[in-house]
Amino acid sequence: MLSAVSSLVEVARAAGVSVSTASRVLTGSSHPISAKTRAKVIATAEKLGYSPSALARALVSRSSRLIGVLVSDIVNPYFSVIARGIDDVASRAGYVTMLSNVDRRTSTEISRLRTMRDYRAAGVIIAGSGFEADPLAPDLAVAVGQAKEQGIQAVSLTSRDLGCPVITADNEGAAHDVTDHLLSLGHRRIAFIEGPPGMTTSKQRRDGFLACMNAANLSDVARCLPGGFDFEAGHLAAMRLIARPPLPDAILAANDEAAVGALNALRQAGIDVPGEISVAGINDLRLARFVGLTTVSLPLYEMGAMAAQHVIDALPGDATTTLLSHRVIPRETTARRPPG
Amino acid sequence: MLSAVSSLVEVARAAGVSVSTASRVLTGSSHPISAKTRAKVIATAEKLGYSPSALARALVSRSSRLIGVLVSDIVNPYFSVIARGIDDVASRAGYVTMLSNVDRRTSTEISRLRTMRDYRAAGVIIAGSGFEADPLAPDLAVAVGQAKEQGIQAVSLTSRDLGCPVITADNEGAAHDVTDHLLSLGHRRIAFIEGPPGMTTSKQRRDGFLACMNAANLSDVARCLPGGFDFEAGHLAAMRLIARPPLPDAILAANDEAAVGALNALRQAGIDVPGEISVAGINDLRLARFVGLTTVSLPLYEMGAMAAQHVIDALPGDATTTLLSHRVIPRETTARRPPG
DNA sequence: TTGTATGCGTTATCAT
DNA sequence: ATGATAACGCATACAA
Repeated sequence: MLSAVSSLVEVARAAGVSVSTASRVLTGSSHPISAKTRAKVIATAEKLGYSPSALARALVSRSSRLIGVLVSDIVNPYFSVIARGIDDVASRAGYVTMLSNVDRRTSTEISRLRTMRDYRAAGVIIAGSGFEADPLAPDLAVAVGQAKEQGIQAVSLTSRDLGCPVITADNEGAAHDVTDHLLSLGHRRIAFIEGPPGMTTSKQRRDGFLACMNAANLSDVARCLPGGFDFEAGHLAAMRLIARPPLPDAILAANDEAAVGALNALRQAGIDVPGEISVAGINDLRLARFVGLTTVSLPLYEMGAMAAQHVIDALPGDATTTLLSHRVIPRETTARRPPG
Repeated sequence: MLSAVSSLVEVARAAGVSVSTASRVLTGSSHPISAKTRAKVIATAEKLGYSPSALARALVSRSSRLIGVLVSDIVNPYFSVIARGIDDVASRAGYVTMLSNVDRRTSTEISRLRTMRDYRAAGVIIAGSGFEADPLAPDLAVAVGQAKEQGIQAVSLTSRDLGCPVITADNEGAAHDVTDHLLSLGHRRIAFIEGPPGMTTSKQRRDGFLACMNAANLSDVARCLPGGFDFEAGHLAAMRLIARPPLPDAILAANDEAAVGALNALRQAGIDVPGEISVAGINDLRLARFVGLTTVSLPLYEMGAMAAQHVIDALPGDATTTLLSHRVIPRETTARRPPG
């Protein structure tokens, strides 16, 4: 109340003790302190509205409680769920997350990673997927390396060659498993709406789809269509399918949003889902649950939570990969294929 | 490459200059420096992989480039759009956002606000709505006051009595205007699905609806139903309406997600929208655009962007209110009321 | 144009 | 049980 900004020195002076004593009680040190002085320090700190400088603390202790988070776009529910997982465990441990949107641009990732490094973040969690043949990938890897030398933890949430631990969903396995589910329903001619071109995650999901179709000797009726991760892409792809009959038995989209887009196109065209055709996605967003979309639940929240825990626990930074499990969630957009 | 973590001193020594010189070139100071030394310093900094400590910088300059952001839940698109607006202008100005989810709990808001203060954030943006008769509201206001004394900018994105600038959407006006749109379509008996009970934003939107109905002498056919801001709440409210015919002419939900929930319930019940009944929401989420929901576009992104700019420009912290404009977006879930 | 010295708010080491 | 004091990494006022 008295001074606008009070430092430890002021608290100490006002309490009539030394800075060290004040520091000790305010940090909850195990150092022995008389109950009386402790009380006095706490009281004056309270009265002065003392706020310990996390900056100074981090400077002297050479370690902040900041966790950097690099997402493509926080508006995308895929990333916001991850961010939520991170923040939940971070804030519970007294850490705070620095969030940055990089819009899938590796150059921006590098630049933001540097910023996180400047802030001496305890760790940086890189959530976005990489791209095939990305010319900047090595530069990012170098930046990650420098961060690690600086004692900054780095964790990637997709399989990227960054020289840091990877905690991720099994994209290929997930795509494989929904495909298998579709097959188990009797579907044979399945169309796959791909994710954004060049993106590693897109490739993994397509690979999973194709692998499953191949294993079932169905590669000749497996069909891949260019798509994307948004409503519009799914809608467009489905429109193309509708325009060239016959329709496949089922459509699998690379993610839920595209699947809902496709679903929408089909229903607008008067096509019964799942009566005439089945539709499935990947991710299990809240939206998927709501529209009753069959999908596969990815451990997005858990990936974030585990990555944050990894940073907080300062676990080894070896380039290991942790695959978190997924689960096919059958709902109302898929049904057994009608006989004939 | 040589040392894991290099400080300015090391760069200076390696470059054969004083710390101040090194500092001057690396900060891009206007202080005159010979081209030769400048080049040398830059080169060695680069070679050493020097990363300036933003912590130390903030400590000595008494001002960080951190912006704290308090949202209810980043997974909620309402907030993620705001966060995006903030981050876009923040990162463009070299600032970084610290994000925290408070789950609509005032106590958590207070605690997180303190944390932001400990980090000497340049400013804190409080995005979530308050509640009527919130016993902790005064405490929050006090915390905001302390932050301001400390030189920390505070901006609220909803009208709350926090003693700081408010940059917000005109919730009441928005609800009023969609309602008016519905009336202009010939609808009379309109049901309003409310937001979460007690929330200020809920009240404002309901007030806007009622004000418009009153002005049209239609208060006797205006009906408010308990609801919420999610799919399920909208779905449930619509189910209740369906269970007790006759249906109203139109349904306005307190936000898009609830509106889509209602839409879904109606269509599942075989009711034609907008043939038999019109449906509208508030927010204009991407989802709304996609399903063709009539709604009113709120300046969420702009609120975030403007708030961030406010912080960066260190504008006065008076308790003024800035209302950003909204716009009714007619789409396919509303239609002129059939005669008779 | 360059260098020296001080202080930012803490923690921690070493006395007392 | 308490108190000086030296870093932490940097910017800047003041000298040269």
